[in-house]
Amino acid sequence: MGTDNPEREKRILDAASDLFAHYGYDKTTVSDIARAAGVSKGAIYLHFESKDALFEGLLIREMEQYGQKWVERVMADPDGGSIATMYKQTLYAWTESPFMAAMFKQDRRVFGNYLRKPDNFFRRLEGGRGQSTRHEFIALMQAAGAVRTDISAQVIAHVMNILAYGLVAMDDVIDAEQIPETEALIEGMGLLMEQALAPPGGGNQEAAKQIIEQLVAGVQQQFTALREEESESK
Amino acid sequence: MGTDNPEREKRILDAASDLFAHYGYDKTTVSDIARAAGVSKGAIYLHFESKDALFEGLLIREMEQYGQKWVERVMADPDGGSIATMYKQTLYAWTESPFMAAMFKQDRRVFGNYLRKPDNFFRRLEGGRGQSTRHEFIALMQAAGAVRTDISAQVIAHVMNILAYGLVAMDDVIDAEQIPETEALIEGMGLLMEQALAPPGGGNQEAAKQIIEQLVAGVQQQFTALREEESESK
DNA sequence: ATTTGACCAGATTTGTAATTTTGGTCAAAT
DNA sequence: ATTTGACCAAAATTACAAATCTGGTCAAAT
Repeated sequence: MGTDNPEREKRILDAASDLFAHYGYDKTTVSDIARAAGVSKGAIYLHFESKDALFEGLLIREMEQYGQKWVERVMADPDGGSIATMYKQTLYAWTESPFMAAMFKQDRRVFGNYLRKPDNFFRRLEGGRGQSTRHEFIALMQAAGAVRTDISAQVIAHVMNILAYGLVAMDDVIDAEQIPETEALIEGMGLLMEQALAPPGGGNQEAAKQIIEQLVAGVQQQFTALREEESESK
Repeated sequence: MGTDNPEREKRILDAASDLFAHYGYDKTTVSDIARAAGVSKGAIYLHFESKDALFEGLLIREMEQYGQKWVERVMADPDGGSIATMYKQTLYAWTESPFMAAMFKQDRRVFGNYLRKPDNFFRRLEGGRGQSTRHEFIALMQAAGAVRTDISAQVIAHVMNILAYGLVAMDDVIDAEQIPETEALIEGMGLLMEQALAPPGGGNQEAAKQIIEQLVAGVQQQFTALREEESESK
C-alpha cells in the first residue's frame, strides 16, 4: 500500500500469522497484532486498508509459500515424474502449512466470522477458475497413458481430494491416538495411489514427467496473477 | 421396557427417526414424537426411560439395520470374496443409512447437545472394543496373503476410514455440484482400492473369502451382544 | 514525512429478569 | 390394566439495557 517498508510489513504479517492461527480471526484484534509486531496500530493501516485486507494478505502470503514449497519439493524429488510422488509432495507441503490446512477445512475455529462475509476470499476464488484444476490434470495424465482410464478423472480427483482432506481433518472426528503418524500416512497414501492409478500395462513415465513440469510452470504463473489481482483490489 | 407392544414401539421409533433426522436432537421434543407417532406422551415413557434412552434405542436400531444390510449385501455379492467388493458394499450400505452417515460425521446439526453429555452412546462405545476392528481385519488379510504387506494395517485401515468419511462428509466442505455422483464414486473407490491393495503376485482369493465370511459371522454376533448390553442399561 | 495512540461511533458482550418450552410424572379416564 | 394429557419444576430462550470492546481515524508528536 501507501508505505514502502517491507521489513515492517513482514513483522506485521508474522505477528498476525501467530495470533490468527492461535486465537482465530474473531478473537484477534488489530491492537493485539500491533502490540505483538511492536508497531503502533496506525502503522498497520499504513500497510493494509482494513483488518480484512490484512487477513487476506496473510492468506495470499501463505498460499504463495505453500505453492513455492510445493514447487521446490516436486522439482527436488528424484522420482518426481510419477503422479504418486508428486501427490506425496503435495500432501507434505500441505501438512507443513497449518494455515493451508485450516483453509481447506474451512476451520471455523480459525476463520470465525470472516467466513460469513459475503465477498470473502474463498467466494471470490471459486468465482474465477474453479477447483477444477486437479481433475483437468488427471485427464491430461490419462490422455498421456500415465493413469488408468477406466475411472473418470473427476472421480479420481475427488478421491485424491478426500484423502488430502482426511489427512488434515480426521482429527476432528476420531481421537488423535487412533490416527497413524503423518509421515507413515503420507507414504502409505503415495504407495497406494501409485498402484491404484497405474494403467494396465504400467504407466508412461516420460509423458507424465512432462505434464508435471508443465503443471509446475502453470502454478507459478497462477500465483503471479493472484498477487496482481490483489494489489488492485479494495 | 415395562410394556409389551412392539408395534407401538416401532411406530414411536419410526416417528422419532424422521423427526431426529430432519430437525435434530435439540429441536425434536418428546411431544413432537408422540404427536407424529399418534400416541400420548405418557406412552413413550412406557417404552423408554427417557428421551436419551429413546434416542439411543434409535441409534441401536439403525446400527442393527445397517449391519444387517451390510451382511446381506456382502453375502449376495457374486464376487464377495475380494476386499474391494466387500469395501464397496460397506460404502453402499453406509450411504443408504442417513443416520449412520450422521453418526460417523458426528453431525452437530443432527446430534446437537446430545454429544455434550458425559456418558453418551459414542463415549460408551469407544470405551469398550475400539474402532480397531477394521485394522485387525486388514492384518488378517495381510497374513493370508490377500493384501500387500509393505504398508501397515493401521495405515490401510485409516485410509479406508478417510474415504468412507469423505464419501458422506465432503459436501460440508465443497459445494455439491463439484462432487461426482455417489454410485460412480463408490465404484471408483472399489476399483482403486482393489488395485491399490493387491499384493505383488495377485491376491489369494480363497483365503480372503474365508476371512470375510468369518468377519460377517463376527459382526452378527457383535450386534446380539450390543442389544443385550442395552436392555440392561439405565 | 512519518508515525503514533487517544479518541469515537458502532458493534459485541455481559448481566439479568421475564417468558416460554421441555422432559418427565401421575391422578384420572378408559 | 392400560393409557392419557394436564400439570410441574427445571431448563432454555428471549428481551433489553448497561458495560465493554474494536476497527478505524486524525490531530499532534517526532
